[in-house]
Parts: sequence; structure tokens; C-alpha cells
Amino acid sequence: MAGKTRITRSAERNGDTERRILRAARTVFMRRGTAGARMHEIAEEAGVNQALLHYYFRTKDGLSEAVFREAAGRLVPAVAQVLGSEGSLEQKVERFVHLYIDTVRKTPFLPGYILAELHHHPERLPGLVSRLVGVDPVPVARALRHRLDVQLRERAAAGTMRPISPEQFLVNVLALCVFPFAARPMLNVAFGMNERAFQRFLDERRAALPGFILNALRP
Amino acid sequence: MAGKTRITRSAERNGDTERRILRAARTVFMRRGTAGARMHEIAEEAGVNQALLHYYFRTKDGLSEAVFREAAGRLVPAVAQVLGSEGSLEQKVERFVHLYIDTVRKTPFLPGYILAELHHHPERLPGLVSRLVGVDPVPVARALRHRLDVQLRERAAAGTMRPISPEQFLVNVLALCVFPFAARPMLNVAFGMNERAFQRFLDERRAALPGFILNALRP
DNA sequence: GTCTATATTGTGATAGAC
DNA sequence: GTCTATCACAATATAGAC
Repeated sequence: MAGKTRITRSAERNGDTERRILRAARTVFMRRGTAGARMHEIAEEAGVNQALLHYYFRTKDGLSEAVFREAAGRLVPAVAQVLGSEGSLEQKVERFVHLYIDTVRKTPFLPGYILAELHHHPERLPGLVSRLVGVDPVPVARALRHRLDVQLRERAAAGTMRPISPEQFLVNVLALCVFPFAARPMLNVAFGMNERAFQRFLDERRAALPGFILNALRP
Repeated sequence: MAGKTRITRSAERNGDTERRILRAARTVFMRRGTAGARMHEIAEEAGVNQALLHYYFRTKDGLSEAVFREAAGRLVPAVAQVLGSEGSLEQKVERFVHLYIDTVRKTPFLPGYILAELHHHPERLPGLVSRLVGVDPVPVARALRHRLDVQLRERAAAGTMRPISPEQFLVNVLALCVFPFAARPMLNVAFGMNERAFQRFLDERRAALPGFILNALRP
């Protein structure tokens, strides 16, 4: 019967306070952005005192970096993995579309948050990716780009695909996957799209997008 | 020789202080976001005293709304205009791509700023668009959507185009135009794309995108 | 209209009891 | 580890001279 027997608040003491804080921070940072987020709100959301945030993460900056790192850590590896994998362009495109939509669907604020953060703190990206991958990201990106380039050129030479630069190709694929999430509020207003309609929209998109992309490159 | 003859600071008194402030605010809000922007920095950027910002715009919130309204006011009408115009789908797509890229190129931070703002303050959008257009935006959007729908259905029935919903169609077009700007920082890192390379990238895109989109919908 | 000085709040962070 | 109380400073906003 040692330890705290009394339960002081609704959230029972279970030792995973740090995770609770991180989770709350994720929620708040994603909806308010780093600059707009308030430590007070995070503490409230986590059901703990504000001082505890500092106990675990010293500063707001530390907390925000932990959140951002974790958030980006969900997407960057997924992208790199699919692009780096063996397989035809068709397979890569389909895998990527499915993986991206399935992943982000669970945390739909993620893309908007990441884009916004990168927009306001572009300097964070290189350091972040380095830490994620453990190596300098620039040569890795270059290698991936190169492999894609080779595949696209082969196809163009064989006449089975229109010529397109790997940069344009990648931006097209990313754009079509990312934008619907980043622009969710716009869709809400412009199309009166509620949560259910948005989910249907995503289902439809998941199925149609690979064909759309590949068809666009037919000769 | 009445009035102020002496020029106290590098920026000469020319009476358009309000515009100078608004311009500075636009710059700062776009790069820092509304929450991250500091009135102090705006005043410095405008070359005036901080108190003047309050003289002209009372509060930071007032200033930020003026900026956001002006920013969105550059894009929303352009979108509506093209979509509402007469002409074939081919014409609309090409016009839109060209208009969008040409417009935004001059202020490349605009899309990222708008997406970020809408992400953090989705409640602002309806009120904003109403004020811009002067009427309730929802029926207008519905009407535009409907016209597009009719055109798409006609094409599908004639067998000259794959069936696609107007929502998916619009999101595709917007995504392909908007994303490169919103993701500019990512491109910078991932492809080592400097300003000149980005401009070339946009030229290429402006030329290729209409074909890409229309080709994707070939039967 | 524009400035300097100052009031007033908001917000991140720490000290110290328990 | 968690709380309450409080500090220190940053940031918005106002008063009032010129």
C-alpha cells in the first residue's frame, strides 16, 4: 500500500504523465501553431499543472521541437521508404498514395501543421531531417531523385510515358496527396463538406488518384 | 513652403503612412504568421513608431484582419472569375493555371500564409468571403460547382473525358497550382532549389500543367 | 499625425512546499 | 513528481507632449 492511494483528480496517476503532456502538446500545437500555442492550454488539455510541462521539457521551444520532430517523423520516413523501394513507377505511385492517405487520415491536422511550421521556420527542416535519418539528408534526397529520374527517362525513351522531370513529378504526386488535408478548412466552406463527406471524399481519392497521375503521363 | 520642410528620417513624409504600415504588416504577417508577428517588427519595417500602428488600426487584431482580407482578396476573385467565366473546360483550366501562377509569383508567400491562417482560424473564412463578395458565399460556391458539374457530365456522357466529380476536379487543379508555393521551403531543401531554379520550375510548370491535368482525364 | 514615455496585461519560466 | 505562488520580461495598448 505504498505510494499514492488517494486519487486527487479525474485523471488517475499512472506514471505516463510525460506521454500525456506530449499528446496534449501535439493537439494544441497542431491547432494553434507553435507561436499561437499557450503552455497554459497544453497543461489544461493534459490535465496537469503548467509547471509540469517545464519539469519534463524545460522550455516551450523544447516541447515544440519534440512535437514537430515526432510529427515529421511520421511522414518523412514513409515518403523516403516508398520512393526508395524497388518496383515500377506504377507500383510506387499507388503505394505512395495509399500509404499517405491511410497514414494522414488518422491525424488530418498533420500536413497543415507541418506546412505552416516549415513556412514560418524553414531553417528547422535540414536539422530535423538529419536527426531523423541520422545522416545528411541532401545526398539522400539527391539519390532518390536520381533513381526516379532514371526510371522516368527509361519510360520516356521507350515511349510509354511522356517526359517529365523528377522534380515536377514529385511535386505533382505530393501536391495531389497533401493538399486536400492542408486545405481542409477551405473545402469545408466551399463545398460544405462535413466530416463524413470528407471521409468519403478521401476514399474516392485514394482509389482514383493513382490512375489520375499515371494517366496524365500517358504519351 | 507650408508644412514640414525638414526631412527627419530616410523615409520622407509623403502622407501615405497608412499604406506603408499596411505594406509592412503584410510582409511581417506573411513571414511570421499572425500569432508570431510582433507589432514592434512591423513598425520597424514600416519605418514608423509603434504607436502609429495603433493610431491607424487600433489593435493588432484589426491590422491582421486588414492584411488577411487584402491577401485573400487577391486570390478568391481570381478563382471565382475563371471558374465562372464562359468557355470550355480546356480553356478554364489553362486560364486558371496561368492566372494563378502569374498572380502568385509576385507574392510567393501568399498561399502559405493563407493556408496557415485558415488552418489556425478556419472560422475566419466564411465572414471573410462574404465581405469580399458582398453576398453569402455558400450559394455562389454551389452555383460554380454546379456549372462545373454539368460540363464534366456532358464530357463524360460524350465519352471525351473520364467521369470525375467537380470536387475532385477542383481539388486537383488547386492542389497542383497551390502546393509548389506552399511547399517552397521543402523544395528548397529537398532539391536544393534556389530562387532562379524555382522560377524556372514555375515556367516549366505553367506550360506543362494544363496538359497534365487534361491528359489525366482522357478516357 | 507622429513621437516618447508609460500603463497593463499576457506568458514563459522558476522557487519551494508537499 | 506534482502542486501553488510568484517572478521577470515581452508585447499590446494608451496618454499626452509636440
